Amino acid sequence: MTDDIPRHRYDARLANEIEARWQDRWDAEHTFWAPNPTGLLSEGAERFTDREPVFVLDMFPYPSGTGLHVGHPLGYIGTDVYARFERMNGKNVLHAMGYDAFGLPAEQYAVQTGQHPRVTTEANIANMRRQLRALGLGHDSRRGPATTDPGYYKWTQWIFLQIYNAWYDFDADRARPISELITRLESDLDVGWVDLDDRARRELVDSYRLAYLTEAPVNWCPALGTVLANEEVTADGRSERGNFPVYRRPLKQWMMRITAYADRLLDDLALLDWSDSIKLMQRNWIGRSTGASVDFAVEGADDVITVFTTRPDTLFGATYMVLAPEHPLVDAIVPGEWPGAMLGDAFNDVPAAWKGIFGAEGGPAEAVRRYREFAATKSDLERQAEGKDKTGVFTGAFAVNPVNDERIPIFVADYVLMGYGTGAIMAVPAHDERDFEFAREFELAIVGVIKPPAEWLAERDCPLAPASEWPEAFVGDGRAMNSANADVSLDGLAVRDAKAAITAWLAGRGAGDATVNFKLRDWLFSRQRYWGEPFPIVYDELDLPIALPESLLPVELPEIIDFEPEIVADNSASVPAPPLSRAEAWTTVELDLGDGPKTYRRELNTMPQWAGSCWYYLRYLDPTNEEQFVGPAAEHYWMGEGPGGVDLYVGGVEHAVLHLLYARFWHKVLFDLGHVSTPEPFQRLFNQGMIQAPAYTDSRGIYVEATTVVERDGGFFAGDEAVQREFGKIGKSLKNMVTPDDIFRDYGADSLRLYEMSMGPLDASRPWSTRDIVGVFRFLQRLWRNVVDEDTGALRVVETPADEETRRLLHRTIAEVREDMATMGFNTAVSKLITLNNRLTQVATAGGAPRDTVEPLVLMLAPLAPHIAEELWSRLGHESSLTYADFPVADPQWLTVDEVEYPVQVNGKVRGKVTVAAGAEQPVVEAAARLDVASYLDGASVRKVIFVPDRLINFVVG
RNA sequence: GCGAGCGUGGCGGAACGGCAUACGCGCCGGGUUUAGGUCCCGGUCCCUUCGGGGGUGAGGGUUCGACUCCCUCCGCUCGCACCA
Repeated sequence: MTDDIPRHRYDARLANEIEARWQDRWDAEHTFWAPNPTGLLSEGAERFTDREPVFVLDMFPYPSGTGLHVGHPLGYIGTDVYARFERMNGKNVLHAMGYDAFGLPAEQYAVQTGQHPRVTTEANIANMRRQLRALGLGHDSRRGPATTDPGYYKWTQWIFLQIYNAWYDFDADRARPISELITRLESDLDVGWVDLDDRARRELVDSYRLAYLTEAPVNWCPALGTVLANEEVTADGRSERGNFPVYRRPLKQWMMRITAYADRLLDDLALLDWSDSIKLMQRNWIGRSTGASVDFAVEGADDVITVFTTRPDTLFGATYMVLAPEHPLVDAIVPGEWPGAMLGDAFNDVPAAWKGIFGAEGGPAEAVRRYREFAATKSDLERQAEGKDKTGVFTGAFAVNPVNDERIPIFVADYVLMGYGTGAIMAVPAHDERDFEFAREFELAIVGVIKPPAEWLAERDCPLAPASEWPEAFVGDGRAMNSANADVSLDGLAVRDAKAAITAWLAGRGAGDATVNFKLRDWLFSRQRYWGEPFPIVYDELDLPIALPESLLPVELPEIIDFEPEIVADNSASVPAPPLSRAEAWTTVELDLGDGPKTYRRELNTMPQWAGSCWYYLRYLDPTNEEQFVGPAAEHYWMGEGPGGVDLYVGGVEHAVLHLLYARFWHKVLFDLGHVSTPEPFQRLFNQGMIQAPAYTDSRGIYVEATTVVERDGGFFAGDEAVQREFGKIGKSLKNMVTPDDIFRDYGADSLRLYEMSMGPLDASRPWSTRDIVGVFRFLQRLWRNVVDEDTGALRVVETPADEETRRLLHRTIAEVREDMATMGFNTAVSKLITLNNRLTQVATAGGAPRDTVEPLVLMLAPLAPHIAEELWSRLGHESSLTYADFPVADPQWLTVDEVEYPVQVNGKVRGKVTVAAGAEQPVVEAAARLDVASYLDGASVRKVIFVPDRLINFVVG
């Protein structure tokens, strides 16, 4: 039966043969090697001197054991099409692919199988390289490092040391080498450097570093013997794997001082060609808000509680204060007993509800202790699940409101977070929803200090009511009221002016100041894992960190046999034992760091997976450099003068915040220290959509293998059973895996590429439909048939020029496809190429299609479907690859038309059409148009004629 | 709750404020073929008295003219979430 199929038809078999042949040839000819101007990777640079460098980058993949599914390569194909297009525009294009290969899945797989993660990781990388190569992606194969290569992570460690050996000079607003700080401290008399001992000096310097050690709360799961990421903790505060309890507990951790860069990370977004939504997500994450800090004295104590508020104008309405449960001052201010009758005022009798939800009778210390314990066991998710049910406990202490000297009770409540602001608030229940709810719960005073508009009160049916009778807090703008003391009055001022007035007053009294606060926290940088970069840090007998010299890099991961985290006692007092502690010969090291041989203890934590992905794009530029993380010539050539270096960065929106923020931060540190030439790493960011595939569930809600489901009678069935369809992430868990290998087998790589590019705009998520691939497959078949005789394999082209209409279509197509390629509108580019090919099918004679149309069509197709394009180009008589052939340029002469068909509208509705010479003047067009729609104009007066040259004419009749 | 984005045929999707549904899938009809498949040609938003009328989530507005701009609402998706 297959005898019927012509021998030279473009089918999957022929596609696969062509694709394998061209992939081999590209490899052999180093087609995608992009030369550096100098150095080891400069082969062929002399031919590229006139070519402008373009750096196209994908977010590099994690080499997973299951390999690629058809959703993965969407962005990779998009960048490849763009990169190939730019090569055909005469650019020197750097496009490469590395692997983000450290990380938890490899380690967990190692635990299960007993194989070393390096072994499985390398096997996974080999498989993914095979799949990516089979897609025809034009990567420079010399430039694909894995973050796990010691030759790579040597420089990750080196960058860590750069950050460690730097401090942030807020006056100069940039990072500087730590040596400059030491010079400054030595001469700073206030510091008293000469009187400090070695430990004090080092601790002082360490407190300025951009990488520093501190006690930070982490998700500690003793039963699993490891710290978990927030994503690995379930809503009820247990581990996702195993369902064991997870405790928040402070551990000594490495931190990165990203907060020093908060303003620059925010402001420099303006320099970047990124989508507004991603910029907004970064802005929200950084969370800059302006306001004031206000100091409240604690009654009968020396302590001062500083709060941050964005509404200092409401200070006269502050009727109580709240500290976060973890606030360090809590213990200091709690009195021995509940305030008693000797106070002789409204707080004579502390209400029972204030003493805590556990009915504590042991005095305030006990009530607070119990409440803090209760709060500590709640996960963040639990806290938010409980929503607006406010809980808290009175500390027994009072503060003094600096504007009116009123004593206000201090509470501890978990609706105030230690991680934001100062971990303490002044509560203004009249003008803050949360404070309002808490005040209602605990029957605290509610004093209005901003006058709501009359409508606001009327809508709530409480005209002229005092704030204590409002049904909710008034958070809008209004004039200040009830806000005056002997010294200052805000009454009648608008919010803005009131803020300025009270802030100035506070500053004058030394009780506060204008402040900017950020949501952004410093970056927790250590992990209790095996499969990550070791820190280039040791500890001496003072237990203080010491950076290893560059000559000792890389600090290689020691080999261990057992990766299983140590299971320790399941209680909150247990301490994690990092897997590296098991490499006993490695945990200590004898070194001579300049003061004779000594034994040092190694840092046993490893870096997070983000570390390797923070700078991989820089290593692509100079991957074989053993002297530097990147040579300045290569760096400057590819990254240019800025503001951002990478010309196009494509990846998923899931990295909108963390990766893109961390990488920007590292880049800025490197910029400040003079190691890179642009202030930003990624000039243009493009987020590709996600491909979703149909998944099917049976009546029990269990997923059934998607390949077994058939559609019939308007429903979906697995065997006889009806199943429900939904669309979701492709993968094993939804049993809807579709791999590139499946598609290669049935259609070839070019059809897969073309299909993924044609299914919709690159930035939109879209459903996968294997059935639809046949559309682009048929297009390639028709193109092939237009050029190659299916029976004999002979070339079928005629040298006579195409007819005028075809030629006009060709040049219009060239102009539009060029535009589409530049803006990554690949879906419409494909449709236009199909249209042109359909025209070619019509005009082809027995001898074939005209060469003057076929050749530009093949060239335009080349970025999208490079294998078939190369093959046709070769059969058309060209010896070299079309990789650097010029992308066609439209001839303006053929973009003009002789005649234009005008739609003729009457009152905006199309009533007729007239064809007139292009560029005709209005009177000519109007005369023809009037005749055409005469029946509509009869008896009506034309009030106005809208004439858009060469587009349309519209009669407005009345 | 706050913020952002998106709603167009049976499906994926086109459309500088100017002829809505390009291109593809599917479907219908025809041709080639012993037949099926492949391939080729034609058709395919709805209503219609065949003149035309209606139509881009719903309603309103701006405009000679609105899928496109503005307002209200509905629905879906994403991000953040007690952020003081």
